Amino acid sequence: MAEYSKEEIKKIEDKWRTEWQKRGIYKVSNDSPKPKYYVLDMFPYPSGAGLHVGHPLGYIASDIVARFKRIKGFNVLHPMGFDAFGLPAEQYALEHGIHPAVSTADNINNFKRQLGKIGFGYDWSREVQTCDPEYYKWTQWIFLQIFDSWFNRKTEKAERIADLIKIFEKEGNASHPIPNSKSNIKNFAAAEWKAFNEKTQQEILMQYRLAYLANTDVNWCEALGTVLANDEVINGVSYRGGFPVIKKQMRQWSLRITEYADRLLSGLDVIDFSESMKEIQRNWIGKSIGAELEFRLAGLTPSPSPGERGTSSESNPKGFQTSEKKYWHILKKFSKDNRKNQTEEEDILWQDLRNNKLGFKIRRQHALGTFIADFVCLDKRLVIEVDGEYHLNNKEYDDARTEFLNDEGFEVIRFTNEEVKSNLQEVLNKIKSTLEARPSLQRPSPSPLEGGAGDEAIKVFTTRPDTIFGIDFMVLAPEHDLVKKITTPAQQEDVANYLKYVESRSEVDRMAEVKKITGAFTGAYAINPFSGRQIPVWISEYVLAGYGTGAIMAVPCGDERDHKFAKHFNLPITNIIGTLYNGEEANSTKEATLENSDFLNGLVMTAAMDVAINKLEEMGIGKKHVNFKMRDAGWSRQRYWGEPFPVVFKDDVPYAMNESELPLELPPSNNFKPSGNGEGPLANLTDWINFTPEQKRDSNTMPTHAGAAWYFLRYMDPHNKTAFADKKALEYWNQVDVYIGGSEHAVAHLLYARLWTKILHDLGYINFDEPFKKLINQGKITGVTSIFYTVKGVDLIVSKKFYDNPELIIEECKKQFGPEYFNSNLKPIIETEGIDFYERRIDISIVENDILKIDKIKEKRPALINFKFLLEDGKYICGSAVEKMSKSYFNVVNPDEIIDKYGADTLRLYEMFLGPLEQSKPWSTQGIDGVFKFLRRFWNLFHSGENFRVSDEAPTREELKVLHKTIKKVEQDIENFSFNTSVSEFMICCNELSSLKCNKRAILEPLAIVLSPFAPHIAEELWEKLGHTDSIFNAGYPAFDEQYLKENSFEYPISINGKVRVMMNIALDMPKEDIEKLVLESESVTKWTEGKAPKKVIIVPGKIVNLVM
RNA sequence: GCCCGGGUGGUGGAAUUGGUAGACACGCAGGACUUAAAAUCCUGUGGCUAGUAAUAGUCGUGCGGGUUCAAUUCCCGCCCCGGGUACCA
Repeated sequence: MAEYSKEEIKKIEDKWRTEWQKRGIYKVSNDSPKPKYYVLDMFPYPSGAGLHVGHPLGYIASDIVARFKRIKGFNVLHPMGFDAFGLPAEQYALEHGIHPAVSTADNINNFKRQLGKIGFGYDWSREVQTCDPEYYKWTQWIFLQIFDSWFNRKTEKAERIADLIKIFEKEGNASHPIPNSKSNIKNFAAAEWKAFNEKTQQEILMQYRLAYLANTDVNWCEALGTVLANDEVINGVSYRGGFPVIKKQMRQWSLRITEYADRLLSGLDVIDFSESMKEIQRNWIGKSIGAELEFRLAGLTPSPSPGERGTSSESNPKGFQTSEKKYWHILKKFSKDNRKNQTEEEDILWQDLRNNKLGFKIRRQHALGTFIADFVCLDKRLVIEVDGEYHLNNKEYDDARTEFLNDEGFEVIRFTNEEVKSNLQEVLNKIKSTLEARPSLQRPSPSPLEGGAGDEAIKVFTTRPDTIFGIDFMVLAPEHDLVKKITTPAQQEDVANYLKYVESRSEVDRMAEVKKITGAFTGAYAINPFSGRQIPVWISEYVLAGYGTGAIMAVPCGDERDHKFAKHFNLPITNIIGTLYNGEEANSTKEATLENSDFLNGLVMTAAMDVAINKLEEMGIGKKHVNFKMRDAGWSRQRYWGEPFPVVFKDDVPYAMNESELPLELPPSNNFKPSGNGEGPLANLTDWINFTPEQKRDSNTMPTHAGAAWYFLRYMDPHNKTAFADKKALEYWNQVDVYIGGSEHAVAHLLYARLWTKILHDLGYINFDEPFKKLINQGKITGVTSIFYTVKGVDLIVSKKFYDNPELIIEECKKQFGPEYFNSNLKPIIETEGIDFYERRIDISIVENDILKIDKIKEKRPALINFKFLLEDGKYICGSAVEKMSKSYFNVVNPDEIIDKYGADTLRLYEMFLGPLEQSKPWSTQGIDGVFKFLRRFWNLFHSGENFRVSDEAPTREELKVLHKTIKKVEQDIENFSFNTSVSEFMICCNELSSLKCNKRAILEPLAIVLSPFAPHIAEELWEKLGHTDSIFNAGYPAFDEQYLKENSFEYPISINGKVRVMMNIALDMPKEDIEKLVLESESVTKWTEGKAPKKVIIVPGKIVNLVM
């Protein structure tokens, strides 16, 4: 009855699972005098496939840590929940018509059932599900906090938008310029800010918000009808499904994670993640330090001539039919003259426009292109014309000018002389309101409007300012703004053709031919600011628009790509590193001494960098610059099954919903098809989207990362109705002490969780700014696929040996099936085609230790019923391959099967025994018997035959030594996450106690406690049998006592010339001199030394003695 | 290509402030028990050479060098495997 048999195990494990639940022993209190410990698993996405044996690996480890810490006296938080929003459930709904809410709930139940059987000690009362409105209410709430924040670069932290508004009102944005350098909005003064209308103010604030809406290049996946995050795109195709992905501009929510790049990077230094994990994050953030500098363009670079834009006439006294630079000074003079000859009406108006009287800087008689405007506000791109007689007579000229100005983004408003004279106030009001309604613009390039051509400059980022004298050409990204402007007429065609080619290439093409060298010459030349040398400007795909400034200075002798480009297009190569450049390939060394480099000559590159940067700064054309590879995080998904954005659009401006209106629940729907035009499935619910005539909702939902970015905080106080978690709970539980999960979440999840934590910290909600103190990545468990081999053309299946050695088949076949079979079946094949095989995967459930159960395979695959099996040693041995666990490979092992056969305790121990936790390994049940046998032997220590029998006799010193050695080793191992070695230690201990025939309570009782984190069911059962009524998990960890391990003597290995020859037992407290004497006089040693005196004697107390002869 | 991690018996793996390489387990072989099988228990088990044997010798932690009384561990060069990243200037 009391044997550790299959039936008994099932009884014990079932009993304790229900009992633990009934007693509520896993319930965790937020109010405890004990020190806290927070052990967290990455919560699973509840997929329909259920768990395979790979999933619990990390959960078992965390469960061991949690239980161990508990019996060590900590108040341990060890929760579990589900990352329940996400694409697969939605795809499943599209394919099977089952609502995501339904399939998700089913899958969660199945997961919980499977997890329950393994005996995890989760406090299920703290369970969270990200798709639960009670949960995502707070996801939305945190999103709104992020929306309501900006990153203050002075204090390097997130602050409230209200504070930013206060700053704007006081001093404009001079000390806090727009974070995105590509933004068109210019700096503004306090008065300007106040004068902006609501919409303009909101547009400006949007440029600062940490969660913002903007037109961004997104990865658009047509097949999935959605936008994907960068990390969801692999090699130009979607990570799920492998569909093509293209770049597309869409109005999307993004998180301004780039503002946190530096803190995310430096934070890595204070957290305990594996080196490879940190490295992945560092690469993703991609910080590089260098310089940003400008290259002026040389010579004339025409912009479109107005002659092409409209008609003109010789009789027009104010019109110049060219924009060439040489005419600029004439235009300028002309406008000067005009100013002196203002009409009366213009003068009247000017008195009220000048000196920022309306709150805007207005210029009069200002040259724009080849035209002159009466009044212009350059920041707002507004032209104000007062039409006198002259205009009435020159309509053609005015039309041409208006067209040109509109093309350049100007709005033109006109007043008649009459209006200005009679109704000045109304004119002024109209001017003011028009100005306020227009966004402030930073002119994309100053030249064609103000300075004429020639003022164009190409801004580049480089990490190697020291190589500036080695520049032989410049390269712009094909998408670069300047490309059109600088291309010379002679090169128009080449450039246009190249741009066409670039456009025709899909992401996949590009990925496939990354190193292909292509490009076109623009005809323009830039000037090296140091040498004055003219350098040709090219465009090429290898320069990415999205990184740095989208333009590079090419130094072919030091950069491989530049070098290949130069060779391919036959461009000259300047050598600045002397013999280190061999003319064949670039040398990217930083150690060379510079040559051909003017004032940098003779400097070592690393030192020259600063010298060059200083010079750039001195000349005012460049400065030190830090660049990041990381982009802002796209936060919109065109999906149904996610958190709706808690905002309301009024006049196209998004406003945060009130906290009292949260959660904004996902509206019920059965239409999950994306609308296809970039809107999500929610756009199909027009009543919901346009819920009032003036108010609109967002049709997108948040990515699955949103719910996962903060769930570890919700566990601390999961039922809180008034806050995402109570402040006291957040303070008490604080950081996650140990976080266990897969390394595949290195960039997305972990970065977003770290980001949200930092923002919540900055805003004062939590007092830590890194969520996870320590991260452990459990290795992947791969599947071992079993393979059998069929001989092509015959109904014959051969064992692995014959697949490896086909020459053995003939003889063996004759032996096993007789010559008749051979002659009629195999022989014809051998004679015509020779022996060739099919390799086929076979369900691993009918294979045991590589031996195929032949009767079962015939049941499973009736097609094989007439096949003959050529065996080796009477067995069919399968081949095998290590692959990921997948249903289609027939290699999935479900933990339920293992538990059925051996019990949960064996499964737990075995998964730990498999090897180091962080190492990936193929699943194999070879060896599981050893673990099972250990548990039975452990059980047997407490039993005599079928009866529980434990003696109260006092333990011997030897027995105590075994116990304390185990207590110490297991404790150390758990702290080091080396669970495989603690299982070994248990085995050693059990073996030793078995041979000592020890069944003493004083030894076995503490031992049961030490084992309990690993094998909770058996430990609890034995604990009860020992007479305890309270759970073993409320018992304390046995105290380790050093004295039992103290030895008086040590069995010294005596090595002679490095080889161990003799063992000698010597007292540990013996002085070195005495040891030496003892060893040298020992007969067994003199046998080796032949009586000669050793050259040297090395004695390491407690370790070794080495004699050098 | 670059960055990170790793390479130890037939297998999973153990041992690193440099100090007996191969713990523990699987597998395999032999034995005990049994009518038999399963289960259980005991013994052996890195390779090679010699020996009936006990045993002795010798090689051995991816490869080649080096430092050291002593190297799986430290240093230099190379090979292979796994992961990350990919025209990031």
